[in-house]
Amino acid sequence: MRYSHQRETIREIISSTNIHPTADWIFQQAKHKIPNISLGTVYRNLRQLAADGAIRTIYDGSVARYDWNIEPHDHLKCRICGDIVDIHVLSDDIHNKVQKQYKFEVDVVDINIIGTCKKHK
Amino acid sequence: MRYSHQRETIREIISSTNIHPTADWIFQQAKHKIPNISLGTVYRNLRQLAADGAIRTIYDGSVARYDWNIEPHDHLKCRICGDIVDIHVLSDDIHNKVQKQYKFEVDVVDINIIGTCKKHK
DNA sequence: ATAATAATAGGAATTATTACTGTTTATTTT
DNA sequence: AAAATAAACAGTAATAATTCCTATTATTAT
Repeated sequence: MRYSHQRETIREIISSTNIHPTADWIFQQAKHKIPNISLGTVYRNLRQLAADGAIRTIYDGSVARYDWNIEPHDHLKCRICGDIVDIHVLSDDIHNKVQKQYKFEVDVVDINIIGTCKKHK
Repeated sequence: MRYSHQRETIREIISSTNIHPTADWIFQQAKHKIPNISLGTVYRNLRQLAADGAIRTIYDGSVARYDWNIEPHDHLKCRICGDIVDIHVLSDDIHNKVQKQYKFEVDVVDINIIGTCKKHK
């Protein structure tokens, strides 16, 4: 993969936040640094970075979000404020259990927990 | 919610399969029984049935799929054949753990496991 | 420095889904 | 049983997220 200024900028934007941004949010930020960057460029690079394992794609309903954290981890999503927080709930156990019990070769265990965070009491 | 022939047909189609169909698949099937049914009708009724708790909506990447099984359960998705199979991996433990550890009011624990099923060896 | 080609901007196309509108149909009221 | 009410409908237009296309630009190997 050849170097590109656009891709490095996109990578930096993702690395700088914990909000699990959408392609469009990344596009808006990128425009501050590269005013004539195009949305297609953002999508193409997100796809490449994800294929390369540099970032992780997560699906929030029908929108894709992007995460710089490529370590195995899970997500807590608040119904009210929409915030998505990284957590870790020992999915290794699930990984092993499923692998044996269902003879299923596990690649990813994707756990999303939806509810209300402590900010709303 | 007033009775409608279209909605009953849609409900029956979903109940008759384990493939976790998309709206479009349901639409194609429904046309066999009601030739001039419209796609909008399918989507509207799927939304209503889901809101009513009669079916469950699951997100497979960026497409919505529908499941007649409304008991809490998880999904195993095969990368190769695309099949989605219902399983149950004790998400109650996770529910309780997260509720205490993060003071997060849990509604749903959504577990999706992606890999290769035993058909492909 | 030049040639080869990966990446880009800008816009058109595609896909999944929702919204709109005039008509039909199930239910309620007379 | 007929008339009135409003939910649901078919057909179509609109929207949102994402991918594709093409002529141009930028990076890298020679």
